[in-house]
Amino acid sequence: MDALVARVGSIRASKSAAGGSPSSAHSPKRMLFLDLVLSVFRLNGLLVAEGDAMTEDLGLTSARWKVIGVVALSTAGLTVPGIARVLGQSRQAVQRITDVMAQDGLITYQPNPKHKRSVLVLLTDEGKSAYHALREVQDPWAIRNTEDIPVEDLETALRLVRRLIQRLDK
Amino acid sequence: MDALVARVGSIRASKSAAGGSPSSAHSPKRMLFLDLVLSVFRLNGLLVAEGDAMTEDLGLTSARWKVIGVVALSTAGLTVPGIARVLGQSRQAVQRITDVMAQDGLITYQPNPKHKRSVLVLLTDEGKSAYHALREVQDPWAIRNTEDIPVEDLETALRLVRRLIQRLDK
DNA sequence: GTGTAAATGACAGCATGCTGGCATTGTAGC
DNA sequence: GCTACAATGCCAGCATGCTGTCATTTACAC
Repeated sequence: MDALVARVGSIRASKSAAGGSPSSAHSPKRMLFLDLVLSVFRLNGLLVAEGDAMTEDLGLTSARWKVIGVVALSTAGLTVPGIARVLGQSRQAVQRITDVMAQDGLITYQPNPKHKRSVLVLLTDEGKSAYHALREVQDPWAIRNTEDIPVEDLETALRLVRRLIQRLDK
Repeated sequence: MDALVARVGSIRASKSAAGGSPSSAHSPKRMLFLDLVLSVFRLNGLLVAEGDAMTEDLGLTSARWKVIGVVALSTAGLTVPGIARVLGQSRQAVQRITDVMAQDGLITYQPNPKHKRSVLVLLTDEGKSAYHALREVQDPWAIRNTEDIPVEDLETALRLVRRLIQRLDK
């Protein structure tokens, strides 16, 4: 973790630090994991910022980006709590996003044959074209960010992240 | 990404979906990356929740967890903007956390010889014992979550995450 | 059928993090 | 020394996400 602090440049106050803490008995796996945790926090923030920047011309935000992506992939429609379960967020958080997106004409609520109260969320034509426009920005972005990264590394990282998700999500 | 939707269990509405979308011309790396991005969002949320649960008995929160960890590792003290740079957050966000933590007696502001206005953040004795108590919860947690994960996988994932951070943080 | 538990909608309140704006202090070039 | 730019403190407003609560609907065991 000292590495994490030291890695960030231009921190005058920490010049004389970083040498002292006797970090003995630090199992490498433990340190790797804690470093990974902080890095995930960092990456998450950057990805949200990146998503906001990438979608602002489309009338979207990173929150809508997630929702529209999930809805676009479900041909039969999803309920709000269903979207929340996919995204691992509270249904209230998703509900607020979808309400605004419905006002903006990106999605519509349709009767759910399986459930009288819990309506289905579907993309409107405007929502679909927003999703297609999104894809045209998102896909090059994804390709650009992985061009010099081996597939194996991506697979290993994804497997690890999923493993942690599975473990923490119980 | 269909996999992401399908992977989440107990979603009745998506039963009849997930089969249709003709995801041709999807380069595997692109799909892997987008899946990784969504998984990082998911993992981030779980880690924050985990951090909150882990630290609530110590009078901490996940936000304070990050701050106290950074401050504890810098023997010379850090300025608020310095902490923000390490964490990759805005100085305002960190300032609000540190102000409350100072009120709670976990940290103190000390004069900065290098800068008249920008004070240094240091742990109080109470803050140090909170950090030690934190370590006693955090370390077993880290070990528990990595016991069946190869070191090489952790290293690969960390390297990849850092690589993405470096690329997005410019 | 009935009753209980789970799921959902709706509302309120709170925590975290961001941006923008403005005044003040430091830094560096001249 | 002066000036211009950067860094910092402080304030306000906003977006996102969480929990808690309550009423209603749905699902399921009996």
